[in-house]
Amino acid sequence: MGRPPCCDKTNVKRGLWTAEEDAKILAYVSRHGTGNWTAVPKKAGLKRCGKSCRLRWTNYLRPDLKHDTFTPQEEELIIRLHATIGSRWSLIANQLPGRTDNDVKNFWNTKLRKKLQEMGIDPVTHKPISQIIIDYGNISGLPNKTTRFGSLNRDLRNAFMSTKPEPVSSSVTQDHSISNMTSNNTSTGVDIKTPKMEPTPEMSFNNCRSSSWDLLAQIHAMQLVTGSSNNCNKNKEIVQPNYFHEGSSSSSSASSSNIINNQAGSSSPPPSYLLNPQSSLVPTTEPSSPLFSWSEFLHEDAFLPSDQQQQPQQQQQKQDLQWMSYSNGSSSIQAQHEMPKMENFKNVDEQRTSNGVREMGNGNFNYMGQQTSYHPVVNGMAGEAATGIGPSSASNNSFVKGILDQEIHDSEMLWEFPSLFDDSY
DNA sequence: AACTCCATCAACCGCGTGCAA
DNA sequence: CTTGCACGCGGTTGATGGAGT
Repeated sequence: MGRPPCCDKTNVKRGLWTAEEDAKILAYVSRHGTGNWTAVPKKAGLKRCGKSCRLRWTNYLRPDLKHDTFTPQEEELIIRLHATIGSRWSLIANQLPGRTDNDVKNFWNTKLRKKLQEMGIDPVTHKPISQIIIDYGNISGLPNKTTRFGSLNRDLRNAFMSTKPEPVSSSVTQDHSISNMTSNNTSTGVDIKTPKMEPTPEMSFNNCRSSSWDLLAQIHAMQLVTGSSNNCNKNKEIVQPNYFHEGSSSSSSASSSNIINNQAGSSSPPPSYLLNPQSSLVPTTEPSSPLFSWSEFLHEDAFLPSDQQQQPQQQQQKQDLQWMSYSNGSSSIQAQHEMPKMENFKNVDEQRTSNGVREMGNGNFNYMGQQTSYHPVVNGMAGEAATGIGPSSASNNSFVKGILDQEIHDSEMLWEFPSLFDDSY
């Protein structure tokens, strides 16, 4: 017995959204806000499934979304996070302001996965394919001493993360539990069931009282990846992670597992930071080279000579520098919240597309009580001519974003990481 | 110019979870 | 405690456009 359909499939429109439909959604949201999506189609005058409306808003129309290509920094972060928590796209997307889970997922599937494969790295385990082959050959043998958390495959990680640990009193203990448990599982070759980890609302980063161990484990893992920890409602500063850039003395080159070691042994107080969905990943200080060492994603390359492996002291130095470099992100927040300038919009009733001429933005918008017909001017050119063509074009969308930025920018939320170091946890 | 192949990404689908009744 | 609804998630599909032949 299957689940009943969420709406009457015969009477709903499917497929790509038109500008007119987008306008209706935007007009509705600007008036009523989000929520109760099942009622949106009727109230907004759309012949769409409510679910489809929500998706359109979430993945495309939301004003805080970025529609440009992924930066090398974002690319790095996605890879790191994927190596740590697997395909938890929404969690990964939460670390990438302006990106949706769909964006990240598509980017991974179309670009990053292939890129890793071409470099001989298994995109699931993030290990060298050559090593995986050897591991299969030694499946009944003793564990490789270098096998640690970052090198484990996703199933083992999932198995670990789904296992509620004994209460621990400190992050250090947790770190050890991570390393030990995962190593043991690997070494014994136990066939572990891997229950799917489903995120819950509790797992949202702005919930500081999450009781989900899955979330704790994953956030912890993500902290290790991003190289920081954080406290709730304490410092309102952004400490963006520094990324491992080749040849940069002020950047962190540690792999996930190396970071585990660093944190366990570090006496520095964990920095607090907030992650603002509108903030960019651009460091607040002089940016380091965007160069990205793929080889560093071979978390523990058993084939690397020991003198080429990261030394603990080097790692600690880099991490200290990293924290200094990203101590203040307040100016970044303000920049992101800059109000759109309405003079950048002008009336355009028609928009040329690759398929000819179609109407866009022709007065369907209700902005501040007025029917409006604006279209963005981008780089001195109107609409799609400057931004691309077709339904994924930023043209109509940027208009809408302009409107909505003004509507809701004051109520933008700051997202916070729950603290893993908070005693009251 | 016509056709095929392929990459991209928006949209869809089914399922899990939380919550209120 | 059960049920139904709403929402969010991750996997998958399919429309589209560009590149190649």
